[in-house]
Amino acid sequence: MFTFDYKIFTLFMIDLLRNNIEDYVKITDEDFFAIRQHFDQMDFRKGDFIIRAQDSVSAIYFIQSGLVKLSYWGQDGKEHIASFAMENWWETDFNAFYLQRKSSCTLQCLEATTAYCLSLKNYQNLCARFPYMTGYFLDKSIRGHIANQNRILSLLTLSPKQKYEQFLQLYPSLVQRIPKTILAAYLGLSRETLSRLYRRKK
Amino acid sequence: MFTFDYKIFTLFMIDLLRNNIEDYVKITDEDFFAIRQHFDQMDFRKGDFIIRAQDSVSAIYFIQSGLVKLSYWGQDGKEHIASFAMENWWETDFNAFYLQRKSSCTLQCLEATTAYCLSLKNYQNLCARFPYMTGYFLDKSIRGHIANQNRILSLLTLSPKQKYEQFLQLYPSLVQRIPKTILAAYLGLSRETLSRLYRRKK
DNA sequence: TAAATTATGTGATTCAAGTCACAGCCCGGC
DNA sequence: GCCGGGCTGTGACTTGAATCACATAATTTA
Repeated sequence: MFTFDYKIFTLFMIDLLRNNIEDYVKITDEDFFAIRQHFDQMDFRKGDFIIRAQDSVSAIYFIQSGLVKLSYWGQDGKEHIASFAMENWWETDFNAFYLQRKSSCTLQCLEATTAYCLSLKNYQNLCARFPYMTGYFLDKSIRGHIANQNRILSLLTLSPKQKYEQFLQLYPSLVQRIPKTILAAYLGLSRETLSRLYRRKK
Repeated sequence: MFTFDYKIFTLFMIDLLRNNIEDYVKITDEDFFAIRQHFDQMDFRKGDFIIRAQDSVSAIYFIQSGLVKLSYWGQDGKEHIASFAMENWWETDFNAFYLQRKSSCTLQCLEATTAYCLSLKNYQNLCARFPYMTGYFLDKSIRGHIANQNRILSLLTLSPKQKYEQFLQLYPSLVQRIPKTILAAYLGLSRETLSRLYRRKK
């Protein structure tokens, strides 16, 4: 009887989150049901803010659908992009979330977005109740660390053209979804330089 | 009798590693003794390579004393610094270690260095036998992630002068220990520009 | 100790990317 | 449909950092 409930449940939730966890470790229906209850679903429209500067950040977000940008405004008053997150990615301002500080960033939707929201308390409960979830988050964290490392090396070593081409190669599907102005702010280029890149050689 | 052994042991090992773990979770002498046996101590002279490009990387290193640099050579043939690690820091080429690939980086000692070496197998054993160690590594990983995020934002938003000043502020003790040429390669500046920074205003 | 090597400071020059300015375009709302 | 705002392309100009070139200082090593 409960089994039936799970079936209904999983039918409705063709759930990226479960897939994402199961890429790391296989789990039972019962476990996933319990895990899922630690999350709140939230829906945002294009342009909505998930986190505003100066907010305290009490959750991590698993993006079920849509696309968000994590951005930071320098003293120069310009927007810079720390990262993007699309379906199947985790995102938050970890600095604010994990160290319990006010956010210095903004998390905003580039598209209508559905996110599963995991509060700090629920995150801790989850890891306590399902120890393998700690391992899961560690895996995600290390992969994020590796991605950041690569990004740093790209910023240090690549020419504007190479940066753009590497982004194209790494995230081909994102290039169409992100305004060039924003992409430029991610790559560390001016909008104009990025635009001119299409014609130039080097 | 065994208790006595632990005492001797901990007497010899005024051990940064234990302190580092205990910043996250308190552990017993017995546990630390067992944990410690997963590590091999290695000593390096200044200039020695811990990892060379093209190596496969089978361990993470906890720096007990000394200073190392993780660097990458761009196609331009120039050295770029991914990160430094000094006493009390963990370091490796995580890309190569965690994803089991050939290293594209080099890990080299800027000073004579003593490191505790944790092989992938021992790392897995350690987490399996002491589940709280997974939490410990997760904590380290998230903090590393946050540091990388900040570094990315610095590279994107700061002027050369500001980059240097921020480094001074974050790691005052490191500035004296690192050759300016290497520091420039970390900050993403030319050696000359860094040198000139001391006089210029902006 | 002296020689060799590596680190550092500084001037002159170059050039790639930023900035400013403007025009056309696309998209969404009324 | 029309209007307004954000997005994008492109030219002209400016500039700050890289590059090149050299001299001096500091370290290593033989």
